[in-house]
Formats: sequence, C-alpha cells, structure tokens
Amino acid sequence: MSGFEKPMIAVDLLVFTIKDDRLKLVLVQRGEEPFKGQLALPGVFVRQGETLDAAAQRGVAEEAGLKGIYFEQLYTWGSLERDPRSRIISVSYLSLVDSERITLNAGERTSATALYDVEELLSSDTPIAFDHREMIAYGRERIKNKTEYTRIAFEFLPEEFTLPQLQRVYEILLGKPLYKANFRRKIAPLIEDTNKMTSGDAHRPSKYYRQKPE
Amino acid sequence: MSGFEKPMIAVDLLVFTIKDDRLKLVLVQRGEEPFKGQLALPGVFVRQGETLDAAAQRGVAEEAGLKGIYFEQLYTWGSLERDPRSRIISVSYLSLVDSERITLNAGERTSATALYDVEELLSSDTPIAFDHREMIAYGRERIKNKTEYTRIAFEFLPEEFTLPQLQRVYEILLGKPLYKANFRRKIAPLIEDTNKMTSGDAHRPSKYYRQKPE
DNA sequence: GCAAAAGTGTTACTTTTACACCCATGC
DNA sequence: GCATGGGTGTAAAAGTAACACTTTTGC
Repeated sequence: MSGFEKPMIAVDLLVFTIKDDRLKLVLVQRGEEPFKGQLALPGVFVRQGETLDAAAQRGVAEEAGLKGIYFEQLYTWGSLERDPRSRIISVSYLSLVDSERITLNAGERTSATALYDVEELLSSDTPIAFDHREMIAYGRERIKNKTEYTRIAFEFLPEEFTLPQLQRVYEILLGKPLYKANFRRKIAPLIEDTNKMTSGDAHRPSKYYRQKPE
Repeated sequence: MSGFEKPMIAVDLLVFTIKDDRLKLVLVQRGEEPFKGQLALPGVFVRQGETLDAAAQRGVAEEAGLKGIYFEQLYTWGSLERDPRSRIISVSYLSLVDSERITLNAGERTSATALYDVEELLSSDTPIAFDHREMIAYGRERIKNKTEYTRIAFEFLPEEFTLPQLQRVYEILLGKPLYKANFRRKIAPLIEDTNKMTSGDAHRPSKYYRQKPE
C-alpha cells in the first residue's frame, strides 16, 4: 500500500478575541526557517493517538494558556507548496475567547506570541508565513457570517455583560454600526438579566445580563 | 522530528443527486474487510503530489464518471478508531450533480456502486461502514442550510429547467412544501428565461429558464 | 444643572406568508 | 369541456430600519 502519501498533519489555530474595541488574533513571530521573522498562526503537529480536536485543544492551551474555550474546525489546507520543507496538511481551527482570559506566552514552546489587529493585518501587506494570510481571511469571514445566525458573539465576553458591551461586539464582528433599540429587541430572547448593575461611570448605570440557555 | 504521526490521508465523497423526486447519494457496497458487504462512501487515498481538491476530483471521476461538477470541502474526520486498520484521516467532500449526468460504474475500481435514498438511509439502521453515517448526516445538513442562502439547488438540474422542476428541487432539499407564487418571486432575480417551452404534457406548457450569471 | 451614555416608544417600510384565482394544453 | 398542472394578484402579518425621546448617574 504505497505510492500514497503519508504527510504530516498539523493543526493551525485562529484564536480571535476583542480588545480595545478591535478584533484581534494571536500570532507568533517565527524564530526559525522557513519564514523566519514573519508572523504565523500558532500551530502544533498532530501526535500519534491524538484526534484533531484534541490537538487543537492542546495547541490553544500551549500557546495561549486557555482551557475550555469555544473552538470549531474551519478548513483543511492541502496545497503542495504550502510548506517548503515537506508535504504538510494543515487543519485550521477557529477559536473565540474573551480577552480577559488570554495569558500569552503561557506556553513553553514559542515565545514571541502577541495579539494583532485583524483588519489592519489583512489590509496591510505585512508578510505572513505559509498560507496563513488566506487562513486568517477565511476565519474572519466565517466569524462575520456566523455572527448573523449563531450566538458566537457571546464567546468574546465574560459570562455577565452589559448590552452596550454586547452591541459593541456585534458591531465589531459585523463591521457596521447598529441601532440600539433594534439591536436590543433582536437579542432580547437570547438573554436574561441578573440583578447587578454597573456603577462608578459618569452616566446612567447599565444592567448586567447573561446568556439564556437553549 | 518523530513521535508525530504520519497517517494516510483519504478523501471521502458525498455525491448527492435528485432522482424520482428524492435526494439520493452514491454509495459503494464494500467488497473487502473491514466492513465487508456494508455500504460506504466512495473514496480515494490522496496520492503523492496531489492536492486534496485534485484527489476529490479524481475520486468523483473514477466512481461516478463525472467531470467538472460542483464540489466543496465539507469536514475533516480524525477520530482514532474510525478505521480499524490504521490511522487514516479523511477529508470529506460534498458534490452535487444532475442525475442525468451520472454514469455509475464508470470507474474501474469498485463495482457495486449505486444510488441510495438519503432520508430512508438516515432513518433506517442499515449498517454503514466507518464513520460514514455521520458524514452523510453532516452533508445532508449542509445542503439544507446552503439551499437557503446560496444557489446550490441549481446544481441538481441541467442548464435549462422549468420553474416547477426548480421548485421541486428546493422542496426536496428543504424538506417542506413551498408556495408557488412566493417561490417564484423569490428566485426571479436569479433566473432568466429562454424562449423554449415544454410540450406534450396534458396541461399548460411551462417555460424553460436558465441561471442568470453573477 | 449639565454632559454622557443607558434605555424605551413610535412610525414607515420591506419582506414573508397565505390563499384565491386565472390560463393553456391534451384527451 | 374537463382534468391537470402552469402561472399571477392581493392582502394580512411579521420583521426591519430609522429616528426621537426619556432616564439615571457623576461632577
């Protein structure tokens, strides 16, 4: 049974978060060839006896110190020249997280890990290693789409949040401003209020909400 | 650089079509162990120097005699026990085609290729090889979703078609009846008419349309 | 009292849903 | 002329978009 290829399988991670009202992504500055010095997605090779999901989970833990966060498989990249070293097939994973939970460089492995502004990155011509620019664009697009028909926006916030916070997340993900009253009517069925309020701001306090189950 | 696995990469094909007003799928009766005698998706191993898309394309040509048809990557399956022989990672592809174009057994390789009713299959407990039952359910769901916001329904018909035909396709894919007048208004912007008509039927003839570009 | 941001009410417009009816053909 | 399925019009209901206004806090 040969003539068939046995390539290595990698998992590349798109860990998105929102910080300073901008969509950001965890990237690594590569310390080795190929693409030394360029930005790249964090990634790990799939180990023996490890599922793809498990490898993704391990990767997120190693690179961003995160456990139990949202992730889903995105797309599998198999072009021939994507890695100049050898044939490597990469399964990309999308992961969303509240920025408060990220601890960068929690991992032992790669050091130069940081958050990068996604829109800035995509509209610049900053070199990005491998086919990772394409992956980032794909992931960003998926987020935009899923924001409209799922609850992924909630993944960017802590369990309890205010409606102005949630609206800002939606606006950043969709890339356009929303009308406050309309937005509130639309998401009303998805949330339930706590009896906590913000305080200390020089304006009317806002109520904290949480996601309604189901 | 070892300790990492180099599994084989397969591509499994979900070739859907519509025949006799039912959604059908190309399946193979396995001639060898494992799962000998059971139904399975047609699939091929990815060759050296072959991209995933190219392998999928080759597979569709070998198993169903089809070229130039719609296909897209679906999902990558990497559980440990999915193939009892060894670690095999499978990238599944969704493919849609007008049943008129299918020539089964055009391929040299597997012989017992045939069309199976998808809803029947999924609601029965017919044994299905590997994790292919899960793949089929996933593909069926994807079709249902994409029918609502893309033009995939057109892939099941020849270039020129009548609106009653198109409506039947939508109804089968969505699994529910549609109102004729509403359906026509909705798809009006997507089509343009030819000047051909049906004839010979014992009722009013219907116009042939084609997809409008863009 | 005033600035700032939270929160609500109302109206016009668009889309969706449901149904009723008319039309062209073969036998 | 009648059965059969193709093709159109209309009106109620639901959903969306836009804007105006009121409320509560800190200083």
